[in-house]
Amino acid sequence: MAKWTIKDIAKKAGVSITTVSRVLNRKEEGMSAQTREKVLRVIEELEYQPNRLARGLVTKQSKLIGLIVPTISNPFFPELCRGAEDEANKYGYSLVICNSDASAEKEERYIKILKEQQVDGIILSSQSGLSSASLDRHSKNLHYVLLDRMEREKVPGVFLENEEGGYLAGQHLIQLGHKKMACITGPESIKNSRDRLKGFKRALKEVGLEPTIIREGDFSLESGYSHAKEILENENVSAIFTCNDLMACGVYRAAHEMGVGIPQDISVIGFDDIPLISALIPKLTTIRQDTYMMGRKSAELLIQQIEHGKTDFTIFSPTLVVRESTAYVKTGEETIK
Amino acid sequence: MAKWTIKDIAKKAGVSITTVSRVLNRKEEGMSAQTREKVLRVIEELEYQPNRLARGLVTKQSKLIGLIVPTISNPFFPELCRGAEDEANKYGYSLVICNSDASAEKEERYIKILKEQQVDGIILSSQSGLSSASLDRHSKNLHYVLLDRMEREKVPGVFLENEEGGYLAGQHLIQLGHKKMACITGPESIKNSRDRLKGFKRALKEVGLEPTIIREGDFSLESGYSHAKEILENENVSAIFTCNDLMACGVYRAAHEMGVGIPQDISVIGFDDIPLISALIPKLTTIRQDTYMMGRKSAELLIQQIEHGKTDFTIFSPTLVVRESTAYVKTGEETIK
DNA sequence: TTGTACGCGTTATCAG
DNA sequence: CTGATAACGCGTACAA
Repeated sequence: MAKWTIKDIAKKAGVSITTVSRVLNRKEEGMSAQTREKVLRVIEELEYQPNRLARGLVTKQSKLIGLIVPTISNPFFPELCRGAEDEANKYGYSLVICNSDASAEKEERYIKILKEQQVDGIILSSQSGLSSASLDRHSKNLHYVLLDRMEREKVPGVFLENEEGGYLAGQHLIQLGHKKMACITGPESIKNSRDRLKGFKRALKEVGLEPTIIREGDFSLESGYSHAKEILENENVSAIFTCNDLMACGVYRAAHEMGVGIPQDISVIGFDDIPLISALIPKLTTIRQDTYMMGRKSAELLIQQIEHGKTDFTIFSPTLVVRESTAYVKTGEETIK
Repeated sequence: MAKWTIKDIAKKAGVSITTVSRVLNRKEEGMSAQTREKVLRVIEELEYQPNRLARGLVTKQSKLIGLIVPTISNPFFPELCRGAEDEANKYGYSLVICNSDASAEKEERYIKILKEQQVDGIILSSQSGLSSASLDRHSKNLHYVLLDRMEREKVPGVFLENEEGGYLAGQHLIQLGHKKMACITGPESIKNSRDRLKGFKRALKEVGLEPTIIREGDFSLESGYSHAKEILENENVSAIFTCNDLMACGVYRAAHEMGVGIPQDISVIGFDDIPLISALIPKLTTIRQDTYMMGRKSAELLIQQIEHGKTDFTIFSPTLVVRESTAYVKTGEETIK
């Protein structure tokens, strides 16, 4: 029951600690099967577990990976975590998850703590370019990958073709005949949301439409709600593209309160395809990213980097998932009036 | 930029490592301010960070806390994580978050890994009584608290008065005049859901009503959906109590598909008050638990236990939050017929 | 095939 | 007030 050390095992098995260590680490190498068995039995019996701190001290590997996310409350990120965790576990790593509350300062603090904790690498889903830059400063002795948030080009990490996603959204609405559309973006400071908007605009421009109403949100449900309310009151649009699903939820709420029907009166299209939107009525049409797989991939890339020094990046493509919240634009009274 | 050790600092500052260590650990104790300054300057200059593995090896403290949750995908748990993390950070601990997928086997595996990782303690939100029992076996050398899931009495941890919650739900529906109600529970194996049902039944019994339709769900949106569908098709009830919000979402979907209006045709009441239900239309009436605070409290209790050996437990009380999904039962045609 | 002895970076004990 | 030095638990050359 107490905590046994390798010494205890050695003594009890009547061998040296070296031998025990060998049994522990090297799979099948030179040693009599007999000795091996003996040691194994003692280990089993005492429920011995090696101390990773001590092991890490000599091997320089903590088998810990840090994962920093901006807002664990957005269901997008738990999926990312799940993926990263599953993959990390496969390779014997554990995940230290940190929630930065989208604060650059907190990010910096976490990076520092994680380094102290001797993590073998960090997966950073950064809100601010700031701390990814600071990661960079330390990159000589720290492996890291960026996840989902890329502020600069050519950095190791996992990203999404955000512009393509925006483009898909625009294209879809256009095909449904919409002419006057609004977009509720994420923070201007985040490249992801800039790109989504850019793609959206490009789709419109291709058919000679000017991008219309644009409002800057902050990826929160509340910001989607308030912007939608304002838009529905003051502007004459037949569709709204929100740069994430959470804001689309806000649009739903606003529309409901104002008696505006989705999709009869207004089409709504989101971005992310977070699990919970299956609860929305009508079902939300959205731009899907494979969040879980992106999480996995980020861990895979990081571990590749840790174990084989390969720095690489992967770009995922979003897909359009058509459900019930978008429809052909109304002809007749509304538009003619 | 390289990784400096305490030795490097000592050499560069022209003192012994002992002195450096003193500066690092003991706040203001005996040493000339001059020496102190000198060391501090070098530390600053080299951006030296102590190695927690080495430190942990001698102090027997990793400053790591393990947190095991069953399903990070249920928005209930990220909130719990946030709370636990914030509190842990306050005391200089980091959180290793593990997602057990509600599998007892995975829980066991994680406990083992966490112990190897030398965590100072574990917060377990267990799905199965199994692994909490196994934690118990190791409790001599492992601090732990249970969170949200209590299978036995008198264990350190943070819990909710689940029965009271169920009672509140029942009482609320009764006050609205409902007579025939259904309950979609969580897994029978989980005490939480048994208690919620028990409380619900008690409320009904108090006014001479028999508990009516009961279906065993599994806390997932899908199970809420399918049970609701079946209930709405075959049973004549005016209200449904689901033992968590996720399942209530499923009920919403089922109701919508079948053209059943909430709350005009059927009242729905959930449990948890997860953040995202503000996206539901109409707003969900539910039994609220202060998830974030429960997370915080669990970390606080664990740290108390680690640092002062106090084992304790805290019980939170749920509250009824009336919103829009419950209404007075229809009189007239329906009930008279 | 097995064991001895050293080092990993840090704290703690005990002299000076 | 400061500095050797012995742990902590483990992996690994090197020796036997």
